[in-house]
Amino acid sequence: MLSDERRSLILDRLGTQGRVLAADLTAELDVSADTIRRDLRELDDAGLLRRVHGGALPRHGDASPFASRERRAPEAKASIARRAAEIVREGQVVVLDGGTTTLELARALADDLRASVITTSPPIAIALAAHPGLEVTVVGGVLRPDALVTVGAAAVEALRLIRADVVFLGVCGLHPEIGVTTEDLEERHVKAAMIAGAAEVVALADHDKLGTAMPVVVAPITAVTQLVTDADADEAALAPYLALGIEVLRA
Amino acid sequence: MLSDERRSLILDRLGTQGRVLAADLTAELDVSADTIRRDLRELDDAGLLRRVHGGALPRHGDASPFASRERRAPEAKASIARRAAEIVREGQVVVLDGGTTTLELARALADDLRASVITTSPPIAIALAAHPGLEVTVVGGVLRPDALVTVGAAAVEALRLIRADVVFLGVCGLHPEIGVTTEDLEERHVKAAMIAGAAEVVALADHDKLGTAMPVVVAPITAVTQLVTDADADEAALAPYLALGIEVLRA
DNA sequence: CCGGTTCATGCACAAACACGCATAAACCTG
DNA sequence: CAGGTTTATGCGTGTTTGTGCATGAACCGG
Repeated sequence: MLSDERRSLILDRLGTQGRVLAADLTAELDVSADTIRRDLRELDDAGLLRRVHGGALPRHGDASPFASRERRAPEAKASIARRAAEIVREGQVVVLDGGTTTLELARALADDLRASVITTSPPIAIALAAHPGLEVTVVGGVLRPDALVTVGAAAVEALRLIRADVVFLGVCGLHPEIGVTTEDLEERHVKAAMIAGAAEVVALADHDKLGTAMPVVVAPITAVTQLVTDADADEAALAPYLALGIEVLRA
Repeated sequence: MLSDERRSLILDRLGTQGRVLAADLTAELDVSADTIRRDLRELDDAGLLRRVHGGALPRHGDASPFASRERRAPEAKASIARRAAEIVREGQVVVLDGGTTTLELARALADDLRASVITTSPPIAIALAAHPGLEVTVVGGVLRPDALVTVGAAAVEALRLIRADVVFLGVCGLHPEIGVTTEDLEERHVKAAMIAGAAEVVALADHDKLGTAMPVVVAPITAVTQLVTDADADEAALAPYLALGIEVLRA
C-alpha cells in the first residue's frame, strides 16, 4: 500500500461515512497509529479534512451545511466581516455573494450607509431588509438548498447586467496559483458573473482557507483586488498575494 | 462518537428545537452529565449558545422576520395554510406569493411531495430549502423591506415566463365586486403577473378580509378560481363568491 | 427554609498525541 | 553501480486531551 493510496482511501472513507476514527484506520490499513496520525495531520494541513481528537471530520460539510457552517470560527468570520464592511463607501453598488461570512458582513454594514446591495442569498436579503438606507435587490434563480444561494442561467443573466463598484466573495478556497475555487459548478458560474461585472473584487477568507483549493476554479487569483482575512494569518501565507499586487487587509 | 460530533449534534438540536436540556443530552448521547456540562460551557464560551440552568438556549433570541404580523390570528392562518396545502398535487408547478399565510402554507406542504415551487419571498425560499422533494426558484427583483417580497420589472418579467399549474395569493382584501386588492402598486404588478400565467388561482383570506378592499386593484374577482378561508367565515359572506363559480374551501 | 437537582472544581486514569530517533527502502547522481 | 540523500515508517518517551468520579457550592420549587 503506497502512502498516497492510503490517503486517498482515508478521504474516500471520510466522504462516504462522514467521519473517520484514527483507531479504525490503524486496524484496517495495518499501519501504526503514528502513520495514520501523520496522514491525518498532513491532510489537514492541505485543507482536505478537519483533524479532531480521535479522528477526522469533513472540512466543510457535516449534516446541516448552512446552519452548522455558521458556527465554524465565528469570531474570525465576524472580525473579517467588520473589516470588510469598512470598504463599502456611500452610494456604491455592492454585490454580495452567499455564505456565512458575507451574511455577517451584511449585518456589519453601518446603519447610516446609503447604498445599493445586490445578492443571490435570501438570508442576506432578509437581514438587510431592516436596514433603512439600502436598496436590496435579490438575484433570482434556482435555490441551492444547502448553500442558500440562487444559481442557474437566470442568476447569471441578471448579474451580467450589473456594473458593480465592489463584489464581496465568500470564497471556499484561495490559492496563489490555482486561484479562487469553490465546491459547486453552478455556484462557480454565478460567482464568475459577479466578478466579471465588478470594479473591485474583495475575497473574504479566514486564514485556514489561504493556500487551499476546492475542485472548481472560479477565477485566477489576479481577478481578486483585495483580500480580507483574520489576524491569525501569517506573513508567509500572505506574501504571495501581496507579491501579486493584491491589497491584503487583516482584521 | 467524537467529541466534535457530539457538539455539532448539540448545536443541531438547539437549532431545530430551540432549546436543549442537559439531562436529555446525557441520556441520549450516553455520556456522563459532566461531559455534557463541559460541552455546553465551552460552546457558550465560543459564543455558539447561551448556557442556562438545566440546559442551553440559542444565543440570539431568535428575531424572526415580520414577527409582528405573523402573530395576528395565527391559528386561522395555520388552518387555512394546511387546507390550502392539500390542493397541491404531485409534480405541479406552484407559484407562492409572499406573506405570512403563504409562508405557513409552505411549511405545511407534505414531506413527500415532489413539485416545483416559484416564489418572490426569500423567507419562503429558505423555509422550503430543507424540503427534500422540491425545486425552489426565487424570483429576482427589488426587495420590499416590510413585506419581504421582490418586486419590480425584473420580477414581473421573470414571472411572465412561467406557466404555473396553481398560484397561491395571500390577499390583503377580497371583495365580490371590486376583486382582489392590495396596498402596494409594485406588489400589485407582481401579483398580476403571477395570476396571468397560472391555470388555477387560489386566494388565501381569513374571514375578516372577505368583503374588504384595499387601495390597489390586482385583478377582478373572476380571476380567482378557488378561495380558502377559515371556519369563522359565515355563509352570507361566502355566497357571492359561490355565485360567481368560485370553489370555496373552509378550513 | 428545605430537599432535590444542577453546577463548578479538583483529581485520576486511559486514550490519543507530538517529538526525536533509528531503520530500511526508494531515489538521485556522477 | 557505488555512495549519498531523501522519504516513509515504526518505536520509545513524555505530554496533552477527554472523560468520569467525588466533593462542596449554587440554584430552584414548594
